[in-house]
Amino acid sequence: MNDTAPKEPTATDDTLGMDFIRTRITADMAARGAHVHTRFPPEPNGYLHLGHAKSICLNFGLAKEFQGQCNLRFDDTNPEKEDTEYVDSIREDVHWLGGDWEGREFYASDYFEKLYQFAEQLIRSGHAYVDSLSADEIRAYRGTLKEAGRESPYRARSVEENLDLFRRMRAGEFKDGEHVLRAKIDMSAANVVMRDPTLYRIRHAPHHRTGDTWCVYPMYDFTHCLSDSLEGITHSLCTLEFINNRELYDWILNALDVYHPQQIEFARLNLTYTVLSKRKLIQLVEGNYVHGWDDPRMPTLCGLRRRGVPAEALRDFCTRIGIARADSTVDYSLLEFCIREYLNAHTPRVMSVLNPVKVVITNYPEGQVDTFDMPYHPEDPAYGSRKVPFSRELYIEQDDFRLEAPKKYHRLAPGAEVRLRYAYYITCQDVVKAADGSISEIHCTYDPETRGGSSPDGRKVKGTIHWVSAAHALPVEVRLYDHLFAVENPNATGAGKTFLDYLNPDSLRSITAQAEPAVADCKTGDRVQFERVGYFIKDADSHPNHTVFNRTATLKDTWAKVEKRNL
RNA sequence: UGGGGUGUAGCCAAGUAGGUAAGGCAACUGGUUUUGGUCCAGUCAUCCGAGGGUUCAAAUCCUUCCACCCCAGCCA
Repeated sequence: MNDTAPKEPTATDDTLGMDFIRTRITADMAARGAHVHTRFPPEPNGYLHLGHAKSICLNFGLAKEFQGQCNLRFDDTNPEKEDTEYVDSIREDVHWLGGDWEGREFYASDYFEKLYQFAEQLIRSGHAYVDSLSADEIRAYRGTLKEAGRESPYRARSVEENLDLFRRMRAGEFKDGEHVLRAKIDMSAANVVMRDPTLYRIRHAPHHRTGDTWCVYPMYDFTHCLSDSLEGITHSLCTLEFINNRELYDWILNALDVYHPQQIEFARLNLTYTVLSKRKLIQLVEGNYVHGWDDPRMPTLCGLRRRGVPAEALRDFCTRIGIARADSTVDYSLLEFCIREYLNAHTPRVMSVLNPVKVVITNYPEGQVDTFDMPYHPEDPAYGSRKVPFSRELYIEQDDFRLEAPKKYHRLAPGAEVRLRYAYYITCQDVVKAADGSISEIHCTYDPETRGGSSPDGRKVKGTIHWVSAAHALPVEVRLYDHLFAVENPNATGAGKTFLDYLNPDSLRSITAQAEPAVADCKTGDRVQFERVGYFIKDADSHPNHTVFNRTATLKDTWAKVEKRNL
C-alpha cells in the first residue's frame, strides 16, 4: 500500500480542463479500474455553510460523475461538542443541496468498538502506549516547531501493562486526563503531528448516540482514516489544513495493515464580505448580531435557503469556483451571478413598488378600473399570466421620478412621457408638494391610444416603469438584505479590531412595499421577481394578514452605476 | 535552512513529458429589448511572484531569492 499520495499524474487529452482531483481519479481509474467512493464527513457540532457546500458538491458530484458512491458520515468523536440537533440540520441541508447518500448514513460512533479493537492491536504490535503524563506535560514534552520533543517516561511500558491500563481506561477506572493512548512514532519528527500523537482520551461525558457506553473516545486522526478504510472509501477529500495529518493517516493504516484509501487535500473556500468559520458564525448567533443560524444574511445553508437562494444556484457556484490547492477568496459577485442566472429563468414576474409616491392620472375617470392581462414571464409563456387592475391613482417608485432629470435619465420628470409597464404612456403635467417640500402627488395625463404599452403613431418612449394601482395595492413587508460585513475581508483584522467591528450596520432594512394583488396568491417559499427591482421569496414569518418577503438578490442596475459615475 | 503547502488578469481558474497564455465572474464598448433586467457581438495578461541559467524555443526544465498560508488540542 502506498504511504503517500502519488505524484500528480500528468494531464492527458481526457483530463483537459479538469481540476487536479478529477485528473487524479481519472488516472486511478485508468490504472486500476477502481470505482470511486467518497464521503462527506461533517462533525455534528454546528450548521453547514458555503464552505461545506463546496465539499458536498465535490464529494457527491464526483460520485455521480464517475458512477460511484458517496457516504454521509458524521464524525462524532467529541461528545462534549456534538448534538442530534446538528445531525438533523446537516441531514436536511445536504439533502436540500442535492447530495444523495442512498441510505449510507454512517457515524464514527458506530465504529467505536472496532476502533477500540484496532487500538488494542496497535498496543500489541508495539505501536501504541498508555501515557500518564498530564496534558501540560505532554505539551511541554512535544517540543516546539524548531526543537525536537522528548520521549515520555511512560513510553517504554510493556505491552501487557499498556493493555491492562487501556482496558481499565475503557472500564472507567480513571478520571478524565489521567491517561491517554498515544501512537509510538518519533518525538523528534519534523512534522509535529508525528510526535507520538494522542489516539484516545478519557472523557466521562454522555455521547448523543452512544450515551454512557463509553468513557474513552478516539481522536480525529485515529478515527478518520479507519472510518474511511472500513467504508471502502477510495478518495478521502479534505481541506488543506489536514495535509500534515496525511502522514499520520497513512502511518495508522500501514501499522494496522488494512485497506488504504488516499487522502487528497484541496483549498477551503473564502468569500468576500462574509466569514466562513464555524467559530465566527457561532459568535454572530450567540452575540445576537443576527437572528439565528437561518438568518438570511448568514452564509449557512439554512440561511441561504431562507434568503431564497436556490440549491441549483449553489451547485452552479460550486462548480464555477473550481477546485485547487491555492488559497483563494472568491468574489461575492460570482455567487450573485449564479443566483440571478438561475432565478432569471425560473421566476415569475410581478410588480411591487418599494418606495411609493402617488401618481394621479388626471384625465382618467374617477372610479373606473381597467384590467390588464400580463405575462408572468416575458420569455417563457409557460408561466401564464395574471390580471392587474389599473385606476386613476397609482403608486410608482420614488426613484422613477425627478423634478430635474439628469442627462440620460429616461424616467418620469415634469413634461416627460414614460410607459407604465404593460399599461399606458403617461406624461407628467404637474407636481403637488407637501408643506415640508416633499412630493405628495405627481399629476399626469395618459394617452388612451397607448393601451397595452405601445402607440399607434409609433412614437417611442425611452422609459418603462412599474406601477401598482393604489386602491388595489397589497401592503407587504419587504426585508432588504445586504452584505453582512462592510468590508471585503472581515477576517483581516488589525489594530485591536475583530471581525465584529466590520459588521455592516445596514445589512437589514425592513420596509413596507405596495404590491399588485396577484402577490396575495404567493405561498411561503414562493419566489418572484419584482420587476426592475430584484428577486424575492415569501418568508415563513408571514401570517394570513401580514406578508413578508426577503430580498434574495437585486437585479443588475446599470443606470445606478452610470449615474454614480457621472457624479 | 523546523516541516508542509501555495504563488498565472481586480476575483476564481485551465495550461506543467518545452513550441509561443483556455474559460467564467467583474469591468468596459456597441446592438436588441415594453424590466436601464435578459439576450447578442466585442474589448480586457507581449505575459505567468522576482532574478539568473539551459534551449532555436520556457508559465512549463535548472537555480537563487521573495511573499503568503498551515502545523506545537487529551478539537475536527
